Parts: sequence; structure tokens; C-alpha cells
Amino acid sequence: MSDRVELDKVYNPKTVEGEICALWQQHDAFRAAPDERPPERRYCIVIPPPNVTGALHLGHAFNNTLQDILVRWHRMRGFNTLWQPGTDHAGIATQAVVEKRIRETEGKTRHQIGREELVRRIWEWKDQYEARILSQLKLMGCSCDWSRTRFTLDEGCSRAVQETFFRWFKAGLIYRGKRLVNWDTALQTAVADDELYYDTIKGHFWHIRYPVMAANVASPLVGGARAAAPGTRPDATSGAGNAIPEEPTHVVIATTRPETMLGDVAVAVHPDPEGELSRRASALRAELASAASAKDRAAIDAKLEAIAERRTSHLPLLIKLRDMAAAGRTVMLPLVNRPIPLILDEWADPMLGSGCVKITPAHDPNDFAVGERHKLPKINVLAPEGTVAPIVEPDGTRNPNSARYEGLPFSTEARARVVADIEAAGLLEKIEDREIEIAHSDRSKTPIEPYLSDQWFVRMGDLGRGIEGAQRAGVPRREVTKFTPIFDEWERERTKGGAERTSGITLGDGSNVAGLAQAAIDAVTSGRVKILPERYTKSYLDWLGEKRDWCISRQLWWGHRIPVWRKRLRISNDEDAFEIVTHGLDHVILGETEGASAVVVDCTTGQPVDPRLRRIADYLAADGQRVMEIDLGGFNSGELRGDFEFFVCLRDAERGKHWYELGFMQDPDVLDTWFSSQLWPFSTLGWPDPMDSKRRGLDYYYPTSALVTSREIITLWVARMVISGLYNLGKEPFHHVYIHTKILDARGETMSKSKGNGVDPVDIIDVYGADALRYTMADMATETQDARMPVDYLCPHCGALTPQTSVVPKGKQPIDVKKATCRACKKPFATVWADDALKADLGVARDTSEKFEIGRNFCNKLWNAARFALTNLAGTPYERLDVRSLPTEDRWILARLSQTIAAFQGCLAQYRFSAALKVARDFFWDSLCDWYIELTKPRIQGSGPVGAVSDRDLSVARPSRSETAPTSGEAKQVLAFCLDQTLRMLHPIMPFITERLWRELNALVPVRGLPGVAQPTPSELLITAEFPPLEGWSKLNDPVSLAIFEDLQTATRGIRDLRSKSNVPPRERVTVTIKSAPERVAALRAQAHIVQHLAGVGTLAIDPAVTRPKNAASLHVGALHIYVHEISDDARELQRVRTELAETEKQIASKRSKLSNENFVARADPEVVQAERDRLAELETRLITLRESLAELA
RNA sequence: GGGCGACUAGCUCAGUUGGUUAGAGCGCGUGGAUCACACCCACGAGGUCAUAGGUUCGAGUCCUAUGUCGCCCACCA
Repeated sequence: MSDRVELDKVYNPKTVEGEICALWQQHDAFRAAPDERPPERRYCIVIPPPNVTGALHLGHAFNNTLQDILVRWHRMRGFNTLWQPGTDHAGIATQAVVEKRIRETEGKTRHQIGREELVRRIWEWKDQYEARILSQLKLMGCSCDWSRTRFTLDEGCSRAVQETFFRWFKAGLIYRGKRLVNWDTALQTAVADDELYYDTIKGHFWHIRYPVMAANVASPLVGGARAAAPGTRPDATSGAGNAIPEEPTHVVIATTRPETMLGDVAVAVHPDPEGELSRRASALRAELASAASAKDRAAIDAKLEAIAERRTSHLPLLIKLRDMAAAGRTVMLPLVNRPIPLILDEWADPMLGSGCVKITPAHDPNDFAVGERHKLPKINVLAPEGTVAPIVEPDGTRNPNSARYEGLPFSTEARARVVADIEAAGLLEKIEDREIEIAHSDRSKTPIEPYLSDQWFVRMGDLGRGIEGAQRAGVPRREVTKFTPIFDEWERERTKGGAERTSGITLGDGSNVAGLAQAAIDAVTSGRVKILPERYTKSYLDWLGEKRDWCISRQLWWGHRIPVWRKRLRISNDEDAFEIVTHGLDHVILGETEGASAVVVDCTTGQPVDPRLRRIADYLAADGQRVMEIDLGGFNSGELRGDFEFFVCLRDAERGKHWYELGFMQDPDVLDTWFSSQLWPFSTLGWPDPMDSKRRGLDYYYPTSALVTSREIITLWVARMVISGLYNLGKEPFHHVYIHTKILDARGETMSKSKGNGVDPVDIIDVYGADALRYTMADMATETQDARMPVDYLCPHCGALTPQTSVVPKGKQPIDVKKATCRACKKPFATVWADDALKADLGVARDTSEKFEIGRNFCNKLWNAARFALTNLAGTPYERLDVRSLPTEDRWILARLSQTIAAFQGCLAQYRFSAALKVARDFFWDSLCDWYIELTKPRIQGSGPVGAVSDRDLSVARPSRSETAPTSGEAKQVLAFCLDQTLRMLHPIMPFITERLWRELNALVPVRGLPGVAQPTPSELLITAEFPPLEGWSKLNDPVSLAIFEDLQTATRGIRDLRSKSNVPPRERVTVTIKSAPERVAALRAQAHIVQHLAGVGTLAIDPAVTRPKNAASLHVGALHIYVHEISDDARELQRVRTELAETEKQIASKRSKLSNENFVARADPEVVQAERDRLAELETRLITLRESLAELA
């Protein structure tokens, strides 16, 4: 490297960033490998893997800047530091993006393209965007160990997924169940909840009469347990003896979706309507008593009145119906003529509608739950294409009456015909108008239908307790029953009785816990995982507390295929058929690994058969190969017959082909994206492969140190990582979860690509530089406040800015803005979201924001301060110096430095990035540049101490050289040290510029430090240099110098203020007299040359007792009274003094009254009281001076 | 419907157990081409801390209510 200092006048990030990037690469500076450092000296962060859906925006830039700050900081502090990078395959989102593109460009659906081809295309997309994302991260300076880059769908992650699925399957934590999915009838696919939007449309509430059947007619639909689920038994005493109305001929139900009645299987009534009303009333009265606002009271009163009204209008009938339901009575479902039972269930709300509710398990999540509780069949009436399906009654026969509806579009024509037929039958009681929120598919813009389908679930609740467990945890029934497992019966069998009984699950460390959710709850409540800011623990715990089972199957093609193979087999009394089953399976060769687990389901009941059948044995055959068979236990063909479905889960999906040969088909679905993301903290470290784990240091880096993410995925991702980490490895995956704020656009909306308000960080880097980007990001990282980021388009034609808000329309539905018009030159331009053709045609406007000027300006300031230092630091000596005898300004800046570093690290340790940055900025810009460098320029630039050459007219004697001897060498040594430490401190935030300047500093002043006080070890690269230590610099702390310097600053500012107000030309020297408290006079006099130099003072007198000079401008700041001679006139001053006198008297009065308040003196902290007294004394001194001035002037 | 957060200078935001005269950056005003930096320097003006009550010797800070905005979760026969 050259030893001459050649730095541009303005910092140019473009040249520096590329050069520094190459340098880090060349030194392999981001590489992490296990070594002998103990656990407390290791630091690991796994990146929240960005979706390969598209390029990164500023939200990602924010998230990753914060991580890199932590990573670089710890690396410099001597931690063995790993930042693990990678990307996420983001199942639904990515497939949707690619599908959409194919639809737009080729007009084809995925079904036309085919599974294999679609997946191939998505891999292409992934390759393209993964490359883009990684390059964006690198341009930002993220110091990830790129050699470890992973992808959630790569081979290692797939192994981790299979292993986890297998373990959970084997432990009974994964089951198959029915669930209502959001069905997009246009695209014929299930869509996720977050792909829905709601539209309010005008609809109707149809009240329909279902005829009551005679008492001797039973419904064929009634299942085993007539009397319903626990807790819903009718209260025998309630309502008895009341005047009961005559038995009704009809039950009235109300619905917004009359076409679903084709699938009704029951009508529910509350098991204790009177009790329920009473309970609600007393709850309301309690609320009323516990003091609410007038508005609330009115609302509660209204509710109470409604209940009272309901008691007379509906209650008698509901009680009657309750009794009829208890007696097993039946109603006739019109149109299809299906006798359906009246049942008792708390889902029926006596306050709503008629108080009775129709139950359609196949078309409503709540009804589904009711159906589960009462063992009702589910009659599907919806065909995948959105028409009425052929209706099959539970006994397997086609319903003869439904033919006239079959094939009709479900919610339009079928509805119309149902309503017309009901009306024709005279069963339509009334129609009400009603506004209804209807879910629409974001992708096809058509209304979605709930559609019953088979799904895989992970059991989150306490094992063997299921729904009841959740209820005991305080969650109301109607909130937890959405995903009722169909295997519940089997589960109860399995956990019933004696030695077979299992309780809870076993985690990776061998400990036992009630269930998966409970394990994750314990990790946080015990403090092993800390969520910061702490308030987010609430949403984490609340969500886990519900212990809702996790639906993990997705009807997609892009993702991890579910590692389950299935086959339907019929077993009859025929010995041969039975033999086929055993034979086929007996001869499956599994190879060396043990690794299959199976569930066998009885197709008629939908329930798994006796757990004995589930046992699988494998043994070594004579030829040494491992062979597996299903142990048929004590069964014989007489016991086992009918249709059965075998589900075999394989640990190693490669083995699937053996099962395929036996006619087993792999489940077509893929796993929820979060199933692979949840394994990220250890799958990236090599789990479950032992060799890979060793190579990547699983034992060394796991558990990781911190997770940095934003709040919307606390439940989806964070909680599940804790669960799988604990289950698979027995340790929580991280110690800290830092939840940062969000970057919003100028309107306060979340940035997202789909909204069109996202900003590519590379655009910002192009214009302002990566360090400027990072600086601004860190500056915005406050604890609670989401930060607004006004974004402008930079016109490619004229360079003017057009605010994004003027272009991107506000609305619920996302709109991609691909082109816009420049405000200034009126020419159109393309945005980053435009396609290539449009971009080429119109020119692309970059996104920018003036916010980043803050960062750019800081970079430039740092660059120039360093440039000044470097041009003057050649030949800086490295000699022993005694800090205590350095000039005040040197002692002051060193004290400030040590203060700053401690505060900076204190803030970072608490993830207070913005606060840390402010501390560093204030030190560098205010203390170091504006004061220290300005002050020491004469010393540094070789003209000797202040006052030695140029200040011929100073009347104050310079301090004696024996005391301070402010030599040039000392100043240079101090400046070199401060610059060195500042660069180290700022490096985590702005790595490129600091690394570049560090190289210059190294070349010019290879040895820096304060011998005997602070001696940093030399390093070629700043990225691996030692961070300024927290401890060991106590010698630099110097409260006395800090206090003296503060006085000097106050005096300097005061004089500048007075000069400015009186329009004194900058170069003109003024004569100043300062009155100060006697005990401070000596110290001030000794440093008077500083004030003289910085405030342009010729003669400076400092005295405890001075009289007001003629025509002086005066100012009282703190305990100082400053007079600048001959720059004002006495008349003007008189006016000013009078004003100030009045103000001072007011303040004194206020202080006196406070101090004469006995309560204050007695109760406030003594220090606070003393501070008030000091302040009063100061004011009183000021008052005396002011009065003297007044006397002199008057 | 439940939960969480925000409301402080024209704008974007700090303000850590309640305690001097509430801060910063940008913007604004005045002055400055001085040999590190005009992406700069010096100085200044700007605030009834959303509103109303309360607790306290003392409230931007704690409590209650109201309003506005945002986020998360649930739900709407």
C-alpha cells in the first residue's frame, strides 16, 4: 500500500465498496469454523431466510443490517462468530408467483403444464432470485459465511424435514384428519388464509322452517353417544315446571347460505338456554358494577334488555326444543327429505337468530366441530369445480331428491333454486337484508368456498388429552375445535389403561413434557428463551396456549413432498386376500436403516385399527439384509376384514420406490413452508447427518445466540423453531429473540412487493452507498416506533423526484405500479416492477429517499475528518505519555471517547441500535470534529500550541509549559488513537468506509495507542481487529476535565451567540470579560486560550467580581456571566437586562416555593433537593449581577 | 370482537426505575467560500408533550377514560 495519502475530497462509495469487498473475500474474513473458544465466547445468528419469491426490499435491508451490526460487533470482540445465510423456498408464495407469470405469458394453468414441468420452472425462478438475493446481501456488506449458504429445499434441509416428520409420525404426533380448506373453485386449489381478502356484499338472511317429525321417528344419522359431549348435558332442573308451549310443528333456522342445507345433518339447540341467558346476564351485571364509562353502561344496559326480551320471546320455545332434543326427536330436512336429529350443543347461541342452528359439518368450520362432538356424518355437497356435487347419504346411497340441484353453480343458481323450492313448499318464514363479509381468493378474485378435505396435522396439545387439554388450559370450546383429529378415538384407545399408558412426549434431552406447545411455552416462561422487547412474549404465549394443532399439508407442487406412502387393501374372509396383505409387506427390503412407521385405517369408520397392527418389526434376514414386516399380532382373518388403508411413513424417502413397487402411492401434497423453516437453526448446521453436523459445527454453534426478526412471524416461525429445536435436539434454538420495528412507506403502510411500495436496497446503494444505507437503517432502529420512509422515484429523464404516494393508489387490493409519470418533466418512466421491455422503452426510475442523505453526509464527514487527520499524522510518534499531564482538551477527548465506547456497547447489548448510533455520532461529529480537531489544529498542523504564534494580541498568559506542555506529538498521538478507536467503533455499522480508512491509518501510523493505558493489538483488517474494550480504560475517565471543558464550551458558545447577534464580522477580535464563581476562576483562566481561539477573542479577562463594561453585550449562561465589550449599546442592554431580570425573578420564586414545600424536602431524593438548591443559588447570583447591571445602566 | 403499539418542534423520531429551563436530525432563518468537509461551519427561531380526569410534594413519563392512526390474532349460523 502507498504511504502517501491520496483520498478524494468527497467520499465515493462505488470505488471503495468493490475494493473492500474483494479484500474481505480474499482474506476469507466471514468464514467461521469451530475452535477452542468456550461457549460463552461463541456467537451465532441464523439469517431469517428471505423468500425466493422476489428480490429483497428495504424491510430485508433493515433486518439484515441489524444482524450484521451484531455479528461484526461480536466478531471484533473476539467471539467465534457465525452468521449462517440462506433462502426459503416459500411454498405458496413462490408457486403463486410463477404460476401467475405462466398464466400471463403463456395463458396456461399449472394443470396444463404438469407437476414436473411446473416444479422445474420454479427451480429456474429460484436460481434466478436466490442469486439476486445473495448479491443484494453481499452488496450491503453482510458478513455471512457464504460458503455455508443453504436453501430450505436443498438436500440437507430435506433430510431434516424427513427425519423430523418421521420422528413425529412415529411418536403419534402427526395424524391425518379432516379440515375445511379455503377452496378456490376457479383455480381448483386450496388457498391459504393470508391469500384471502374480504368484500362486504349485500346479502340476505333466510329464515327457513324444518318440520318436526313425530316422536317415534328416529333419524338414521344419530351416532353412538346421543347425549353429546361432556359439559353439554341439559340441566334437569332448569326450566322445569314452567308454562311450556305446545310442541312446535317446525323448527326455524336462519342462514345466509341456504344452498348448504343440502348437507345439513342436524339442528342444534343450546343444552341449557335458560342457564346460558342467566349466566350472560349476571356477567353483564358484574361488568356494570365494576365501574364502566357512561357509554359502556348504556351498551350493557341495552344488552341486558335484549336478554330480558329474549327470555319472553324465545326462551320457552328453546326450552321445549331442548327437551325434545334430549328426547331424541327428529326434524325433516326439506328438499332432500333427510330426517336429521335435534341435538344439544353449546354452539347454538340462544341470543342469535331463532336460537337454533343448522349443522353442516362439511361446509362450516364451527359446524364441523359440532359434528365431531356428536359423531355426525359429513355430507359433502360441493364439487371441486364449484357446483353441487352428487349427494351421497351416509349409508352410501345417492339421495334421489338432490338430482335437480346437482351440477348447478353452488352459491348462485343452486341457491336460487333452493330458495325457490323452499318458498314453493311454504317453508320460507321470512327474508332479512343483511351485509355479509365474503372471503375472496386473492389470486382468482372469486369467492372461496369451505371445502372438506383430508389433511395432515401436528398435534400441539398435551398428548392423550386433545381438546379437553386445551379446554383445561382455559380456552373456550368453540375456539379450539376447528381441527378435530379423526384419530381421536384411536388416541384414546392408545393411551388408555395400565402399562400401555403414555403421558406427554419425550424431548431431545430425554426430558418429558405434556406436549409440543407446552415445551415451547416452558422455554420462554423459564427464561431460557428471552423475547425482546418483552411485550412480545404475550403474543407468543397466548398463541401457544391455545395449543391448536398445526395443519402441515398443502395442496401444492412446490415444497417437501409428504413422506407417506399409502395403499388401500380389501381384506375378506378369503384366506387368499389376507395372505396378499401379509405377503406383500413381508418381502419389503428396507436395507440397512431402520426407518418406517405405519398407520392402518379402517376405511369404513375412518379410524385407525387396533394399535397392535401399527407395530412394525424389522429383523435381519438370513442373507444379512434388513427385512420388515407388519406384525399382525393376535388377529385372524375373521377379525380383520373390510377396506383398510395403509399409511407408511419412511425416514428415507429414497426407499419410497420399494413401496411404490408394491402399489403404494406417495401422498401428493407437500408440507407447509414453515415445516422446513422451523428446522433452520439446526438443519443449516448439518442436522441430522452426523458427518455434516461435525463439519458444520452443530454442537459448537447450537444453540445459536440471537434471532433477529419482525413481529408477524413470532408465532408462525419463532414458536415452531423452539418446538422442533427442543424436540430434536433437546435445547432451545436461540437465547434471544430480538423483534425489531418495521419500515413503513410515507403513508405508514408496510412495504411489500405486492403493494408496489417496496424499494430495492441496491438502488439506494447506487445513489448513496451501502454504508449510508446501513447508517440510516441503524438510525431508524428505535425500540417501539415503526419508522416511516417517504420514497420518491428518481426520474431517469430529468432527475426530479416524484413521491411514490402520488403514484401508488391506496387501497385494500394490492396493485403493481409498473409505470408512472414524472412530476417535473411529465415524461413517463418505468418502475422496478415493470418487465424488461417496458424498462427498456421508458427508462427505469430508481427508488430513493432523502432519508439516506443522513447516512451519506455522515460518511462524507467521517471521510473528510480522516482525510484531515491522515494528511497531518505522518510521522506521528509513539511515545510514552502521561495521560494525567496532557492538556485539558486531550484529557477531555479521551474521557469522552471512553465514555462513548462504554455507552455504545451498553446500547448494543440491549439491541438499542439507534441509541448506540447517536452516542457514536455525537462523539465523532460534535466532540471530535467540532471541538477537538478545531481546537488542536494549531498543534497538529505544526504551528505549536494555541496562542504560540498567531495570537500575538492575547492578553492572557498561556499556561506554563511545565504544567501541560501541549506538544504537537502528543496531539497527533491522541488524534491517531481517537481516529483508530472511532473507526473500530463504527465498523459494525459502516464497514466499508471504516475498513478503507483503517488501511490508510495502518500505513501511515502503524503503531497507535496510549502506552500504559490503552494498547490495542495491531491488525491488518479492521473487520477482525479488536473492538475497543469496555474494561480497562478507567485511567481515561476524568470528570474534572469533563466539567472544565463544559464550562469552556459554554463560554465559547455564549460569546459566539453575542457576536452573531450583534453582527460582529467573523475575523474581528473582540474583548471579553467573564464573571465566574470564585472557585472556578483558576481552572478557567488556565484554559482561557481555548475560548480565545474558538470564539475569536482578543483580550479575555476572567474574574469573580467584575463591573459591567460600557456598551457591552451580556449573556448569562449557567454560572457564567459573559460581557463582550463595545458591540452593543447600553440602551439596548438595559431593555434586555430588564427582561432577563423579570424572568430570573420568576424562576427564583418558583424554586423558593418548591424548596419551602416541606413535602418536597422531606420526600424527594436528597440529591434532587440539593440540585434544586444549587440551581436556586445560581439564580440568586445571577439576580445580583443583573441588579448590578441595572444599576450601572440606569 | 381480543391483544399490542403510537400520538412530543413544519417533517422523521429520541426522551431507561416520575425530579433542573423537554432533545436530535432534517427543514426553516441569519452569517460564513477559513488551507478536512458547503454532503460543511457558526448562531438562532420553532413544542399547552392528542384530549379529559386522577395518583403524587412533583407527570411527557404512572393510572382511568375518550379520540385518531397502525399492527397482530380471532370471528361473523
